Amino acid sequence: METARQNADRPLIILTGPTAVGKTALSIALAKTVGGEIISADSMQVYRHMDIGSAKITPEEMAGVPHHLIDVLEPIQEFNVVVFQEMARQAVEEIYGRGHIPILVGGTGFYIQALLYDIDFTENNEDTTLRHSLEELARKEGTEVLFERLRAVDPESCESIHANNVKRVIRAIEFYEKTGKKISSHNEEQRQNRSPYRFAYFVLNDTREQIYQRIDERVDRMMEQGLLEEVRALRALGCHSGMVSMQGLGYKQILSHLEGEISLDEAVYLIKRDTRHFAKRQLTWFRREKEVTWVGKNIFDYDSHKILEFMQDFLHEKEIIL
RNA sequence: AGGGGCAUAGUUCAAAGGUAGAACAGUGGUCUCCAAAACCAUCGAUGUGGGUUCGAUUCCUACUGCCCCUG
Repeated sequence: METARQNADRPLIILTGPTAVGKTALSIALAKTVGGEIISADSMQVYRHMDIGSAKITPEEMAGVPHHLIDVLEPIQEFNVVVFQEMARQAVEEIYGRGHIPILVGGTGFYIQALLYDIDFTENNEDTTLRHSLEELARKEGTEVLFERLRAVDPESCESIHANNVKRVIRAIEFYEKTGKKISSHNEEQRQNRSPYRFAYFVLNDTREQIYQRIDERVDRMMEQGLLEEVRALRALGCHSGMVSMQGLGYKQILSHLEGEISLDEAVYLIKRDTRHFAKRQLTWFRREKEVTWVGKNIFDYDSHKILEFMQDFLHEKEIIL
């Protein structure tokens, strides 16, 4: 179908899909067959001490395949798409240096996009004072006032951002204040980006019922494995709900329980529900991505050999691996 | 078996003799530095059969199902 745009000489394999679909297991088999190293595109597995709730791959499961961006930050540290992009780029270079192929594995579509299309986020935003004052403005005067402030400098953005979406409205205003340019036009430019990679973007998928069932089972397993204790230990280390790391599914709800706000049963129910919602949002994201290769487990009769074979054939056909 | 109560959306609850509301779930979408975040939109119901009435989902009645009490 396409091919013309994949003329870059840097091979990259992406393996993603909704949470709990089975990416991890497949990624190891894939890495072994193509001689690759794995870069995690996961906003929670970067954190140390957060193993159970983030469904982090264990050293044994890695089976000798090198992994990057796992266990590299403390839960107090901030992680965001820009940090991810920097770290991932560096890992990619290292992997090429060893003559290997980088395999990006994880469920955060936004992070994948940032690396794959080399999105430009630079505009060095060290201080967050403006951001905080805008948050306060929204709180005191209402979201409409904030929205009108955006309209004054970047009316185009008002067309695509909903007034209630305070985070984005603030980001758009901030962008204008710091760069003098409209974020709407900046985004428009970035959308034209061609990927510098010769890539395959696999999205592992399954029926909705299967995914939801696997989520429920996985959450129950996490509880058996001691998620409660894990979060209790993090709390003892000083972790609180204000941290980025503690917004992770499982952590947020258990923390709320430990604060005495909800019962344990409620917490478990909420983890399951919120994880389902998350999986749904992930799928919405991947549907929107253009150059994606869907891999339905149900289509391949849940046979991992068939799936792997399909992926290998695809990689050869597109000359991503030779 | 006898007495009583309840039947409204997938679930928990509203309301009304004349357009049956909500929350949660479900579904679709937005996304270019908080993304496991934030936000938007949307589908969907009066158990079954009679009767009263201009009109019943509401009132009456039979049936069915569930719950409670008695034995």
